[in-house]
Amino acid sequence: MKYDFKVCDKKWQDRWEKAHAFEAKDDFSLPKFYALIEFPYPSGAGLHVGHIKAFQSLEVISRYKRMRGYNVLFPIGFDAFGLNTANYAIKTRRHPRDVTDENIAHFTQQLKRAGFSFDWSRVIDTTDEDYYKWTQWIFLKMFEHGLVYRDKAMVNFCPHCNVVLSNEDSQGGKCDVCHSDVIQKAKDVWYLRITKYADRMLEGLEHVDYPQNIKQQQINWIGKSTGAYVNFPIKDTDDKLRVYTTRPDTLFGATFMVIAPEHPIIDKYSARIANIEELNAYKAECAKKNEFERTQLVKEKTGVKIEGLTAINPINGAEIPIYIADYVMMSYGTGAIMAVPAHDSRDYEFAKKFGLPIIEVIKGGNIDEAAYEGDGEMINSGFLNGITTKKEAIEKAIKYLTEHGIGEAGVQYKMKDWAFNRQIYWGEPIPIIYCPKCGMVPVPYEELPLRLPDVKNIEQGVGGESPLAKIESFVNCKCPQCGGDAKRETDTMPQWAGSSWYFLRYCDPHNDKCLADPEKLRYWMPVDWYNGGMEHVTRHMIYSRFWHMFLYDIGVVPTPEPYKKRSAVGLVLGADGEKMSKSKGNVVDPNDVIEIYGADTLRTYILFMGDYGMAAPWNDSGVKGCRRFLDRVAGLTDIVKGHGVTPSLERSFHKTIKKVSSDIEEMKFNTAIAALMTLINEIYDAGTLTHEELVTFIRLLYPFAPHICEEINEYIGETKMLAFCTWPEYDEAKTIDDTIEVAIQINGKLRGTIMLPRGASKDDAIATVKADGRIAPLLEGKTIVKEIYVPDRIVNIVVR
RNA sequence: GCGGGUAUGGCGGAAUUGGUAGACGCGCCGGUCUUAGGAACCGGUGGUAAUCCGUGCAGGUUCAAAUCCUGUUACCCGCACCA
Repeated sequence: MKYDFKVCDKKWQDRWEKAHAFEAKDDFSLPKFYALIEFPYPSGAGLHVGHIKAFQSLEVISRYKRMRGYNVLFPIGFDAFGLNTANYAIKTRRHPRDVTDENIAHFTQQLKRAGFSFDWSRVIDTTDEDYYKWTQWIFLKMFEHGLVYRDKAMVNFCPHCNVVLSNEDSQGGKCDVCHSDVIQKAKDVWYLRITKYADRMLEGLEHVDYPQNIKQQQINWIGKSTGAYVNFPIKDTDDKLRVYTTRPDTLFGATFMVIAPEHPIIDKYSARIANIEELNAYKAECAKKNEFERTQLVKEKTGVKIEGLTAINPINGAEIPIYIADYVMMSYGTGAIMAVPAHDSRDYEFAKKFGLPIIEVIKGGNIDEAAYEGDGEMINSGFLNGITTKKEAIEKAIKYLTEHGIGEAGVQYKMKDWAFNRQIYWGEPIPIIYCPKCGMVPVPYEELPLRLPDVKNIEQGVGGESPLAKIESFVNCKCPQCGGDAKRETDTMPQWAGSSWYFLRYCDPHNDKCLADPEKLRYWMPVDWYNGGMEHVTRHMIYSRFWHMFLYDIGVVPTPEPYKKRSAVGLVLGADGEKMSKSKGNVVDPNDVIEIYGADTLRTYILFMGDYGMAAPWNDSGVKGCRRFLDRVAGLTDIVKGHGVTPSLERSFHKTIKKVSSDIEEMKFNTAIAALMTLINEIYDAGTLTHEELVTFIRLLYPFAPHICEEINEYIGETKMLAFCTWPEYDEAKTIDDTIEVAIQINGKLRGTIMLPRGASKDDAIATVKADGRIAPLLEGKTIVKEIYVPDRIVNIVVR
């Protein structure tokens, strides 16, 4: 058979669609499998080969699971709100709706062309008002349950995009969208109380099947630490300086305190601080730097002593000085620390520079040279003296603090509450109304969706004002409670909102009564297998787990965790081994590959490149190799003859079915394809195969290269589409050979191989080896010290 | 600095989890067919003339190590003055 992909690809894509081959059935009696890929952001650049790789894993598994009798939900959608589209729309003077529709159409065309078996009847678009109605609904539910609050805060602000960013969106001090430097700005911020769920998110990790490195990243991101809060009285005032420390056991070694430059205590006591001007100058200097610069730059410690305020170490009454320094952040802990220079390297560095006393309280290091952060016997520490373990010392110290009202045990998280508002047009409007009489009033549920006003001009406001603020017809409204004049919130939700629950909507995408029917959620949830990129492990995954836990708490979803299993895709690098990027000119467009080689070649190659979870560089010759393989598959139709079993191939077929099945389930696609290549080489060596064997072969290859397999299936006279066929079975007994090649070693060095019957006894095996013409001479005149026999593997004779 | 990962032919990568290193593919070499081939097909291909040497490097455990242990180097990813 000649393989003409140009005809074949389209033909089968149309037939599958006509037959509704990949639509998930809401038949709750069937075993279900919910395969989820991260829905793409429909950018103007179109799909790239990295997307294909990310989707292709569960694509293969979905096709495989369907053949194994599962009711598979493998949906697709578009995460379309966001700054990128908004900025592009502003630049091109178009409406983001039009831009989005156009991009989605382009993505859809590309995805269909690659032959993905998505359930297209369930497509969702986060910018669709029937979808974001429910995003707003969830927000209001959170508001109702006290998980939403508003606060003035210093926020990460991108002066280029004119928008507030979350910590997650401004990593490394750069705007996630335009990569400009992020600055700090005081603003009203809507927060989601994600920290309330920190412990449960940590605990939940114990019950899900994520790779260890993903769990670790989430654990680090949440960043839970345990320790104590300690209150240090400020001399001659009623005030106390509250600190957080993980090492309350070292309290006797605290010789000074450091507070963040923004700490409110400075303004409060400015009148009695002698060097207030110097302090203000230092503060101003710090304010110029963003948090990134303050934390990133490797530099000497700086700081200024506060003249006029003295703290008292509550454990021993010692008077100690207070400094301001930028190595203490207002955003972590209490914005103040007790400095124990003997046992903390940062405090040590600071103490050395400012000539402050260093008191050793744990034996084991040399405090003349460096801070000692290890374990050891407590000294110079009153009631703690003599204790040798950190654990015991900390427990005793906390007990003392609590009993004497000096402090108490406490925990801290690196994770912050989620700054949830943005000042862009292209996002879900936050459904809150400000009434001069009633205060903040939620938009009534029955008025959802709160639609984006349809306007021509969506230019960003200046200084961080939302574009919606200029639209009076939107802003001005009536208070739902008192009916008086009121104004709407004009900020919108961040990009991550819509993706925090989209997997729920797939279960019931057209429901207009609730976000999804509870019975359908009970059947489909949780997601059985979620695949995506490492870059979403700490943002999207944390956010969506948080929302899902909340929805579980209010009885909307049936399980606390949304994803049962998670896997990660490795990057597709450019041919030069570098990350693909427009500027490097090493980007591969899937359409170009499909144009030349067809969808099946692209699909097969992208999984054959290497270990699925690892980055691998693109190689055009490698693509050709896969095309060659598919041509050889098509060629099988020319040598197919008769029915039944070809004796010389029988075992190879059973072995290959076993190998391909297990490899697919373990995402070892490269070796699954290699096994099929090995089998086809054997078939061509045999020169023939039967009709049934060819059917088996194309069913095994079908999940990877479905178009050509369907075509062959039809060509050889089969009437049922492979999409509806079952997966081949194998006979375990026939995956094992009767005679096995066993290695012969003398003193651990390979000296030959020998064919032995499977499971041969040790005596037989050794005897056969000793009688072997190549081995016997090597044993001549030697003393045999030891004979090792691993059945079906190896014979090793140790001689002297 | 902390956490995670990786290192195997000219290249991408295999290796039943301690048991014949280099499966499969690319590339390369040789051949067949061809006016021609950067097409297709067939054969070969870790190094070395060879006893031998070979999985980043140096040790160790073992009859046996890519795989386990100790130390070390390089690169990649994430977090980062987190108190």
